[in-house]
Amino acid sequence: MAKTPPDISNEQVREEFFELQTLLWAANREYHTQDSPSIADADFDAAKRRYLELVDAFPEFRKVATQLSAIGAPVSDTFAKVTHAVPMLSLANAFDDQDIRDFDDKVRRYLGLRDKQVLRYTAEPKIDGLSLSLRYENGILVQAATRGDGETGENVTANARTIADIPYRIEDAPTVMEIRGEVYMSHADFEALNARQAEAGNKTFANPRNAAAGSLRQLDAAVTRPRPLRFFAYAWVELSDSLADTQIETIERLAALGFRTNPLTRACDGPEEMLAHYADIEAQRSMLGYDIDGVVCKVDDLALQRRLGFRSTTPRWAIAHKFPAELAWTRLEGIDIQVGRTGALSPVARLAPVTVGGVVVSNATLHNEDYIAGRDADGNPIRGGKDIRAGDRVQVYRAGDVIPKVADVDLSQRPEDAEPFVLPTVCPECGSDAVREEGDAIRRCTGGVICPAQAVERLKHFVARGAFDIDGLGARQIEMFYRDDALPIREPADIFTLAARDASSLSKLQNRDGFGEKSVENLFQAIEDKRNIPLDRLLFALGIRHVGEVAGKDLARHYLGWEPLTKALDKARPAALAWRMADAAEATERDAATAEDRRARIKEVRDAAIAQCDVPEDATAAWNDLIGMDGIAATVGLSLSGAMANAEERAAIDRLAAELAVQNVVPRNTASSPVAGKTVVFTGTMQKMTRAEAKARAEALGAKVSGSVSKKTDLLVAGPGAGSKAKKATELGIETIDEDGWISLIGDA
DNA sequence: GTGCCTCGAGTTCC
DNA sequence: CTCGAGGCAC
Repeated sequence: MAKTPPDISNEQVREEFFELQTLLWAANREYHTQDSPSIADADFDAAKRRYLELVDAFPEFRKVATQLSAIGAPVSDTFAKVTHAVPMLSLANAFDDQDIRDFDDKVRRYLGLRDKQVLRYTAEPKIDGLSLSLRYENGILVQAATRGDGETGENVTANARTIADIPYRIEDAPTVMEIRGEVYMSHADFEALNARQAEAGNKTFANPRNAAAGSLRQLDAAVTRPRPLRFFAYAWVELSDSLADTQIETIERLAALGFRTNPLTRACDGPEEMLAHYADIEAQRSMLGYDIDGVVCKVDDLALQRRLGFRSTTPRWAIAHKFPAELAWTRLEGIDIQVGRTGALSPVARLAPVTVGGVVVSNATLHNEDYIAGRDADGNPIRGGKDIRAGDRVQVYRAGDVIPKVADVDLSQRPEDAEPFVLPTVCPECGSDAVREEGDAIRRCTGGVICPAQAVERLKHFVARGAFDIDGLGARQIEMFYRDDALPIREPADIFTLAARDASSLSKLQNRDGFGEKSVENLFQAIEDKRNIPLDRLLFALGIRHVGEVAGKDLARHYLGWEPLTKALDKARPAALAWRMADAAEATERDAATAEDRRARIKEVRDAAIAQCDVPEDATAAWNDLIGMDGIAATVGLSLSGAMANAEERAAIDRLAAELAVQNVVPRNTASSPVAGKTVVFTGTMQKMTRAEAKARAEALGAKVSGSVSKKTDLLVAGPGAGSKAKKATELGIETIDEDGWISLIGDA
């Protein structure tokens, strides 16, 4: 504490620090890539000790130093989690030329470009490998992470250091930067590796992609070292200084920094040039020597990319133009029924195993009964109107190279005794009625809480990634615990009482199949770690219909805590009930009313039904607050309210909540943003940016964007042509500004 | 009323 | 990844 503040500007100390760092990293690299390190262990330890001393004395160095802890660390039994500085998202897909033209249209519309302006894109082969994010600090590779779920990946730094195409040190790089690219294996290397594997009696890999994935995800980097992995860099994430202004310039700079980049990357003006380059790449596909599964098209200008931003799972500025899927014929041996967490009955095709696109497929989704019948929801024929029957010869493909689907049926080979498929009208798991609502494509089990299949699926959802994501408690363990009579998990709360019950149970978890002392300890710890849970994750985990990841986040941001949320929903309950009754009343009226007066009649009936319910004013206010949220309307509101009002469901939720410490939402960057926490409404025409863009910018700055003006509105941004909203805002005395006012308000924040 | 745009919920294989 | 459908803009 009484230490003299160190003089950070002391050049000698800086120099020594970075010298030591370089030395240590070099030694570490040798440790991972060569059999005989050039530096003695004792010297390494001394250098490391001195380095840590400096870090201790100079907090400035701490950020860089955190990365060093892994040096010389023993092989661990699991990869560490890494949170990406910028999420690694997947791409939207295009399957034909029109999709590419539509992509161009949407991009230009979002940017508000005029018809005649041609936008520049880049097009490059989409390598069929694994994406990897490389972090460099002061020109040194300090971290390599897999994509994972896009937000968090696995730390595979030691393995990445063994890949020859990945420079470990680069000159003239920005202070901090992340490089993204694809790890893959060439055809020739793949064949040779498999030959070696077979010779050594090891298992061979199904395809180069799996071989690359299997090689990179080795806990012992010594196993990865001899594997012939390669790397193409294709993107850069700005964390300190700028590297380039366009995508094509980025590629050039990456190449200059010492990365391998794909030689087939081209700048293309407009969609037709992208399509031409796609055809060009497709023609060369078989001669490339490595697998590609399409062409990635990106908006070239990085500033425009930033303006376009992201949807929930994909960037708006890029699309993957996929090659046509590989097809294969096989026999459909039968059709099984699965029951999902919402009770949906889903038919699944059991197939005679067949290789499609390098993978053996034995199941395929059949979606729903209309799909099997060969008609879509409107009764229009699909697959030429052919139905699918057990015993048929069917053609399968992997949609988007992932999900197996049935493309066609060979009627000439249909067995004479093949019967048309009929989806059961009772749940195969619990025997309850399975009902298909009008206008719905899916038949659902009505068993609710009594259906074991639904209960298990809900639990699986609860522990899934994006929800509670409990390590060591996956789908298989859930199945096991659900059936366990000594230590059952039948509802989410049971997960959090498991350790206590185990302590008092005669039949201990430990010593059972697959459970040793360590794994039990790890499981209990993983569960404890998740008692503290962000509100949005809890909401998503509950598995309430229509409340997914995004609605969970929106609700969390709106109500800020579990208690305010439940209180608001309880308060709104009478209004929700009234709404539901009004829906019912409306439905009976719909047939009776004639076309002309239907609208008026419906409103009349609704109002009457609501009036009859005698809803307290604060209930109406709470309900309107809920369904007035952006992205949440009556359907979601009723589903939420229904779950909280249902006695059994609510009791289970309360039991769960009692076990948890729910993290309240901390409103973000209130200080730095002029509109944080404010509710903004846009109306009229925007000139300088489109409304979608304005909304995205406002939300990024922490504002809530609403569609309608109310007492809660803080600010109205009115462009030319603003009508009733502007009038209402004036009446309510809400601050109103024009587009220029808006732009100067948010400035360059 | 209609047509986008997203989200939610379903699915497979490693 | 795909499909259906909810939400919202036009």
